[in-house]
Amino acid sequence: MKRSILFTKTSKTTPKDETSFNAQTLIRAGFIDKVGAGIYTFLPLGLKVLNKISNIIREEMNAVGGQEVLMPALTPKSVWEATDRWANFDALFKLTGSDSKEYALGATHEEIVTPLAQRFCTSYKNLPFAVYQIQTKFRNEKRAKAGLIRGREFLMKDLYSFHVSQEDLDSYYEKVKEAYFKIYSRLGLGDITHITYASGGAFSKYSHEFQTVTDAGEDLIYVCKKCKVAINKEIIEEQKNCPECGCNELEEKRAVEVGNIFKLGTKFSKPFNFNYLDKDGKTQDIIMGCYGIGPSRILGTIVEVYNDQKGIIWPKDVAPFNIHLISFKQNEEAEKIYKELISAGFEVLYDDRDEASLGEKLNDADLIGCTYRLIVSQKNVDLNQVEFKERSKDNSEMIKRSDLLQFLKEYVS
RNA sequence: CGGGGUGUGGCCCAGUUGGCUAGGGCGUCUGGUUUGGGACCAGAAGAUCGUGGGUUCGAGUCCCGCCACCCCGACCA
Repeated sequence: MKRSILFTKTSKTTPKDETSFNAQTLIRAGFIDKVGAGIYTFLPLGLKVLNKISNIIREEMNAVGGQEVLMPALTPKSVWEATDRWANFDALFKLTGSDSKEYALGATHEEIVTPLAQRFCTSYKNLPFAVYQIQTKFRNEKRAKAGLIRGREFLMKDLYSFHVSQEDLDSYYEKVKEAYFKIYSRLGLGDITHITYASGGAFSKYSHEFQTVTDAGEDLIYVCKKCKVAINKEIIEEQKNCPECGCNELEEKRAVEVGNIFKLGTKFSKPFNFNYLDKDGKTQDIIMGCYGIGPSRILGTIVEVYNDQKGIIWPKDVAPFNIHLISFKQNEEAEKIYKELISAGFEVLYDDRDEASLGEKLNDADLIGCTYRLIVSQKNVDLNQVEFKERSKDNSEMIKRSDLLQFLKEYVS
C-alpha cells in the first residue's frame, strides 16, 4: 500500500473526548475512528490488524475441530424468552420492527446456536461437534469506556460445543484451553496472559478467564507466583490460595479479560428440549460448552501493552504491514524495492510522499508501529545499501542492496 | 442509573464585568524556497459558537430544557 493513496492521515493531536491510551493512539495513527461512545469504525490499517487477529483465532478454532458459521446479529424476542433472558439480560439492545415485532441485537448466541444444533443433531452419532463464528456483538453497557476494551459494539469469536457427557465436555474443554494459550502466544501476549478462576455466572461455580496483565485493565487478578494461574477478584474471598498448586503467594495485578470459557452443562439445552438418543434409544441430555474471545478488545489490549512514547509497537504477526518502507529524496529506487518486496510476498506500507519531510515520515512510522522499517535515501543508494530497523529496537543497521531480499526473507518472515 | 466535567472551522485551544467584521496553532489548497527526526515564506479556503427556548438595544458569554462526549461510582452473561 502506498502511503500517498492511503485515505487516512495521522494526527499530531489526540481527540479530547477520548482518554484511554489505546483509543487515543489508534485514532491518532489512523487505525480507527470514533462514531459514538463505545462505537468505532475500523479504518484500513485497523481492519488489517483486526483481520490478522481474527485469522489467528480462526486457525486455532479450526484446529480443534470448530466449524465456522455466521449467525444473525438481529435475533427474535422468542428465543430470548425461551431462556428467560429477554427480561434478565440487562445489557441486551432491544428494538422493535415496523411490524411491532421485537428483536434483540445479538449479545451472545446460545439462544441461536442451540436451536440450530438441534435441527441437525438428534443422535449420539452426531456428537460431539463444535461451531463458532466471528461476529459483531452488541451490549448495552451502562458505561462504555477504555476505548476498544469496553465498547457497545465489538467483534467476538464465540465457539459452542455439544457433547454426550460431562466427561466428553471436560476433555474438549481442555483442548480449547490449550488452543487459547496458543492464540495468546501467537498474538504476542503469551507471557503476560494468565488463566484465571472466575465466577461461573449463572452456569457453574467457576469459569476460566484469560487475563492479560496491563495497568489499563479493569480487573484485579491474583497471580500465583509458582504456577502463574490466577484468581479473579470476585472469588478471592472464598478461594484464598492457588487452586492449582495450593500455594498462597498471590500477587495482585491489573488485567484485561481477553477470553472466557464456560462449561454450560444443560443450561441451554434444557430450555430448548435439546436431547439426543443414545445407543439404547434412550433420551439423554446434551452437555454444552462455550468459549469467547474478542478480537477488537485484543487489538486494544495489544496497544496498551506494546507501545512507547512515539507510538505502537505491533507484535510481528498482527502488524498491519510487515515492513514500513520510507523513501527519502529517492523515489525511483524505493519504488523498485517496493515492487520487489511485494512480489516476494511481503506486506509493505510504502511512504512515497514527496511533500512530507523525512522527520514526518519517521514519526509516522513510529506511530503506526509496523515491526520493521526500511529507509531508502540518496546517500544509501550511492553506497548500495538500505537502512533496516526494528520498531522495538533503538539502532538501525545497513543491509547491502544485493542482500536485501534474502536478508528480509530470513529475518522478517 | 447517581455524582462531577466538557461542547467554539477537519483536529487542539483562546475568547475579559454581555458590545463592533468570532481569534490562534495544527491540518488543507496555491506559489516559491527546503529536506537524516513532525521545515520556512507569501497568499487562500473553511464556523448554523452542540441544540431548542428565554432575558436584553445587543448573547460564544447570562437563565431554563434537551442532546452528545469524558471522568468517578454502580453494572459488566
